[in-house]
Amino acid sequence: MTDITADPGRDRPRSASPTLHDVARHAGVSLATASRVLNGSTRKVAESYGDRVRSSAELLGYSANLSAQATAKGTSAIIALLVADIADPYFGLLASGVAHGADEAGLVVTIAITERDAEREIRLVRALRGQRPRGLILAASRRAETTDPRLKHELDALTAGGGRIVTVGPGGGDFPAVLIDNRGGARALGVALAARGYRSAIVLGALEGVRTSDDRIEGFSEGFRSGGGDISRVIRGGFDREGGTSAMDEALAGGVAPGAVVFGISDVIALGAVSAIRKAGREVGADIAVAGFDDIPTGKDVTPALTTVHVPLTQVGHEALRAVLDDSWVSGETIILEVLLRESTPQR
Amino acid sequence: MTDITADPGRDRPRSASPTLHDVARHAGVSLATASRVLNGSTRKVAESYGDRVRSSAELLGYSANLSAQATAKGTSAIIALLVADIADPYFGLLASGVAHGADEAGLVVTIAITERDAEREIRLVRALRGQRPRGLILAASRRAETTDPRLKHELDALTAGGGRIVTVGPGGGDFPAVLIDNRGGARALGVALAARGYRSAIVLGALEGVRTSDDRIEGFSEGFRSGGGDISRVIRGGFDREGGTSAMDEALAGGVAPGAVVFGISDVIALGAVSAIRKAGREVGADIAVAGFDDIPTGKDVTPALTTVHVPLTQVGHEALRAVLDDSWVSGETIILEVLLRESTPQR
DNA sequence: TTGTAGGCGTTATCAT
DNA sequence: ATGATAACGCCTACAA
Repeated sequence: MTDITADPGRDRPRSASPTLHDVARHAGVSLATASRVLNGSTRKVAESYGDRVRSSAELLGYSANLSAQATAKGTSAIIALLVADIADPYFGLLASGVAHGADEAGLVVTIAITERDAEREIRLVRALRGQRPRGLILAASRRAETTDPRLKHELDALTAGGGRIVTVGPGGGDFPAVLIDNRGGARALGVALAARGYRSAIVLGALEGVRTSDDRIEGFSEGFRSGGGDISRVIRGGFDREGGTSAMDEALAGGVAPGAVVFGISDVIALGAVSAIRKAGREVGADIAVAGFDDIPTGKDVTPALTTVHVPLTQVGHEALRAVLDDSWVSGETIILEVLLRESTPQR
Repeated sequence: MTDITADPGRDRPRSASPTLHDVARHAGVSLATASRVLNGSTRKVAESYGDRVRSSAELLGYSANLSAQATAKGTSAIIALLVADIADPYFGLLASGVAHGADEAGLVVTIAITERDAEREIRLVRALRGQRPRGLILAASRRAETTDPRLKHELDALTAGGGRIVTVGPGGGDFPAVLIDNRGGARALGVALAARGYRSAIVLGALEGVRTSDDRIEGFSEGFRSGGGDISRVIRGGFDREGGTSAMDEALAGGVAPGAVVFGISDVIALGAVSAIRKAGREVGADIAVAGFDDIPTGKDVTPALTTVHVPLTQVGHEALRAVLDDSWVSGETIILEVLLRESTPQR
């Protein structure tokens, strides 16, 4: 008969990660002391002990168990990020800014993708909530104030649990927001295009109710009209490239006069439109001008280069992170956008 | 004097999230029972109790505390993803696949960005390790077998802690990998370009030692030479757009004969090259042909459309996720790539 | 300054 | 099938 107590192994099952306990024992100090030097902060501990503990930790390859820390402290070092589609450059750039900021702050970011599906979004927030994140950055294109009560419920639960929520984009919701001046930027674009001599425009937008889209459409219309232009059509579709091509197909089917300008409310949509225009045998630029919004890198690579409105996405992400960490943060400066006139909208 | 025990509030500090305890009490069952119906699985519990518990949970807005679950179970529901740069479409697409798969599996994805900085990478793995993730997907461009021992140490610690590691890309490391046939794809591209009549090529790659880059360079060289072509120069630089432009500038300074083809080992690099070529007043296509690798969406939008090798990144990400979850997974089918000949490399 | 001990929200073992 | 109860790894009054 083997001695059941002796059999399983040495002291500890040396397969799992070393615990704080292991480190303390190895350093010959108490758990509390080890905790203080390794994780806790303000407390003071003698130099000699500190060094002992640190080297033991190093030697053992100790890494604090964040989950345990979180359950003990009641709060985690996690920032949750909710985006519509991480493969979309808009969100990629944004996520990049968030991730950088998080890294600087010693936080970890958890990411989830809504695919612009409301049900999915609710499910995801619920799941994210399980992490008791320190904060949640909501960057998925919000649909107006029509916020689903169930989503609202999950969101409230998250804040009730001590997490801060920050939205990025249009703002106007129930949470602090990093404001992007979509309306102003679009207005400036409208004015600039009118000044370039355009008089007729077709707008390609997302579904009605998507704030970002609505704001850009309205702003553009104001600006373009104030410059003497006329919006001949507003076609709504998906927020992706495919949405742009089909909307443009529809526009072309209805007839597009030479010299008109097409405003896609995002560069991705505009690029889809460019593709549709080409496929229809028309020329982008002098024949049918195209402008977008966001200033994703691709816009500079296409020919003719895409006129757009620059949105400092990485910076926005970074600011969103700071905002979510700062309890006193309510609203920063609205992010001002800059019009970038390029060859896709030549002077007429 | 206020009664200190009565003062702070009702039963519980009704500000934090309701706990399993709250739910159990509300439903009038034991903690264990509540746990079984809500989270645990196999165990059976009477229908009546089950319903009671579920509705209590619903009513209270209960959401399992993942951290607590993790400390109790010793394993988390987290998948960590390490990429070089989330704003790069390559990684964006990959992350998208991972995120989708994770969602299906009820897992949460934590993301970190190395920026191709070795020090940073070590730090990040250490941080990620704190989460005791169920798995880690390593997609940051690995630098050959020159793996830093400290990184190796962190990685080993992570597996020792029960996490599985899967790399995506070249493979050949110490961990299971989702293999991408960079070499074969590049070889096929070389052959195809030679068949299109090209005889002289300039290769724009990343720094020596970056496996993905090296494999693509070697594969391309083999293929192109086998078709009768000649590699006139190999210029190495950064893995981003800027790396492509400066490498191309260098190539142009040395002189590039009309009819040559430039192979950028990634689309992003190739796009940078295109930009440099244009700026130098040369024409892309008939004059200087350009080919890339990856097949990022932008490649279809530029003019002339970019010849490239399609890498099913989203699928790769999805497979990486499955691989990291499946302990018995060692290596799947190598991902086969497909050459996409477009207008940037016209027939000569 | 250091250690002791109780608690964080869950899970899982073991009786019942 | 259900319910106490001891972990899980860590933090933090409180005591020494």
